[in-house]
Amino acid sequence: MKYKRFDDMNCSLAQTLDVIGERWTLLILRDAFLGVKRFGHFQRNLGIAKNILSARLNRLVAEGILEKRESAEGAHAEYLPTATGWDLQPVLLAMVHWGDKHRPDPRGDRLVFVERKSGRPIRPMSAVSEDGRPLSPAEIRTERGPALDDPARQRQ
Amino acid sequence: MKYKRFDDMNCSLAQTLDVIGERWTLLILRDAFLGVKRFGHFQRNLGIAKNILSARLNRLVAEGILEKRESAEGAHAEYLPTATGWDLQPVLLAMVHWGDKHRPDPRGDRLVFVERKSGRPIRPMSAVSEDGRPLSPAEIRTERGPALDDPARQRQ
DNA sequence: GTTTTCGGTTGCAATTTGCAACCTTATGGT
DNA sequence: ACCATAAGGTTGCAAATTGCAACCGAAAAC
Repeated sequence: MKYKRFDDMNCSLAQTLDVIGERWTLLILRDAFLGVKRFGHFQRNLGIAKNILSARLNRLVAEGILEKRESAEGAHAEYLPTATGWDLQPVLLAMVHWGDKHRPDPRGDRLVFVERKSGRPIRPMSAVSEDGRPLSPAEIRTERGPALDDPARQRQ
Repeated sequence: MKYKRFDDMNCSLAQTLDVIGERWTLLILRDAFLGVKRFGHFQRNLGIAKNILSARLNRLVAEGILEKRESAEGAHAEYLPTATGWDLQPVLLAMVHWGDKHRPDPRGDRLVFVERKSGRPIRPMSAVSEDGRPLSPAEIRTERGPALDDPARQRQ
């Protein structure tokens, strides 16, 4: 009896959760986005056990989210986000924004994301219409896509 | 020895993960967004064990993400997303988009999100500049916010 | 009046997590 | 050369979580 896998659910959310839903994975990815590259730095930053960190890094490499390579000096390995990994940035931004809003620190935001060129803060994450207007949850409708039209798999 | 909590990390991502990072939680929330309200419907939709579902629903209610109330007929309880819960929609949308892109179904997207008014698909989730331009990960810089200026807590 | 459904709770086994100890390969100091 | 230390892990074991199945009380169906 293994833990139930999510990736056979024919649901994009379940696919994603299957890859990044394990404990610690997103915190590791956050540090990678902030420039942390080495095993020991992840470990001390996060206070994670080494065997767990090892397992998570290997999984992230296997899933194509981090790339493992020898450092310039050749002494140690480095873990760097791939393009696929960077595509998860919106997930992290959305979670950080929720945490800032609903579980705030009294002293203010903990991390601020700014546009590199202008130095000005980005907008809070939100759905955006085709022509660029922010959309509230109530303005969005969910439809079944082509991959769900198999009646044998209908939900509800 | 309990599992290590994330919420003492002074990090908004950790705060959010502490609330919605447990197994099954986001899948339950997805179903709630799609209109599932009742215990048994969540259970059959997801194939989740009833004790786990019970624990997750109670936690989501305690955290203010779902609201539990008696149904109109009074017979059974209903779980409905609160405003705080709906604020997590961008997290789910971002994860669904990543799954669609990187773990696709050969037949196409599984769920499509459209603007209710126009019926047209929304943009993929992405960071957006102050004046509404989509920003790639490379165009974003992360700065320490006011809540991190305590030197005793510096990272790296 | 008996059965079925709903919404759970309880008990137990399998799996995952966390901690500490250990290991191997550099590197540093003397 | 010799010993100590650090980096980057792996291994073993105890504790926590998850999953499954059985059970339970109340209400609805038959």
